[in-house]
Amino acid sequence: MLKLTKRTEYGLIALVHLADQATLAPAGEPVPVVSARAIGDLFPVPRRLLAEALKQLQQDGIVNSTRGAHGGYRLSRAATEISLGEVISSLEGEPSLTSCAGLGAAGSNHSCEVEPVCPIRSPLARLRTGIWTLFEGITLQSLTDRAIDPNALFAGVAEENDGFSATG
Amino acid sequence: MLKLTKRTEYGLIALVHLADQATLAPAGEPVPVVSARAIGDLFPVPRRLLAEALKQLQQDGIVNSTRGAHGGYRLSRAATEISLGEVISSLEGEPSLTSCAGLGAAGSNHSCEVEPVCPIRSPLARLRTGIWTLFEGITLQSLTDRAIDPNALFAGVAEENDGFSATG
DNA sequence: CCAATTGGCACTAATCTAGAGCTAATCGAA
DNA sequence: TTCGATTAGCTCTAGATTAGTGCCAATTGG
Repeated sequence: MLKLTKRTEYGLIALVHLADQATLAPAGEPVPVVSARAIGDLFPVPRRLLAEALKQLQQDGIVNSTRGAHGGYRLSRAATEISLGEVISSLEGEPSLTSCAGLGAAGSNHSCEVEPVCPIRSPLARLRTGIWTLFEGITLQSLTDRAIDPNALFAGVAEENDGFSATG
Repeated sequence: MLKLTKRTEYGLIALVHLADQATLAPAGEPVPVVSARAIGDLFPVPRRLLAEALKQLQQDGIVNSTRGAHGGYRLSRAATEISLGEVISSLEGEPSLTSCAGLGAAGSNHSCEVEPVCPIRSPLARLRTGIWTLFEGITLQSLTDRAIDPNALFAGVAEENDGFSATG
């Protein structure tokens, strides 16, 4: 199915909340730390899965974590510097769209039997890149804005993307 | 996972092949009929699943089927008149992206507990629409072209979409 | 009648998802 | 030091989804 996992939803909810909190903080100061428990109290989502999502986001450098009492999470960067693509890549892996194609379309070393004659690999690879570019062009900040201009979501889509530096 | 199902892959392979065959036919004549067996002989994909995908496409009016000996499938329309969105919608349902949101964002009658406070529903609903619009703007014909201009894939993305007429 | 084909139903096995349980490590405060 | 709150890591289970197969009916042409 072409659907995000719950983990990704929960992670996005947490990130949007963290972005909100960061906005409220005075500039110059480090953004406030919010615990998974606090987020779980605000939104009716299972705390454990919320914590798992946040842990994953921490491992991929999207949030910083502080352990111990009064610990929690905060965005590692400004919300304008975090792309939806980066978040989705962290929480559910790179969207491959088809089973055969990893993102490295050039040095494909996988075992797709169809490849030599597959009539859709190349077109779908580009489509995949297109969706990915769409995600890359959407910042966490733009998700935070409640009343969003739909066209703003597509900024960057028409531009070519030559790498996925946010992932590795 | 943000991935198409095998059924969709197989269906797309079949459709691209059917589009190729239709291109070879002289204009004015009905396009040739290709059996699932023939497609299964060309591409190393399970025939049964190929047939299932084609059956689904038939039920949604994307291909026409002929039963009996020398039966098979052919595109119901020109490849330029079949959108990728229509195909994906047929083969794996409307891409909902999040678990809560059906496409009818207005009269949402579902049971998402997060909804009253969900900070991502509205933005992701627009993102979903964006992806859908992306799919709608890609024709089967453009998938058939082997060397495709990446930017061509994004035609129609920046335009607003007020309906999903291709689906029903 | 016979062979080829689509159409429909049920079934199994593998994979993925959602969620919970448990424990260790870390930190602040009493 | 002791204790509570928190993140971090691991395993486990149940459910849903996906991939694939089997079987047979209906249709069509020879």
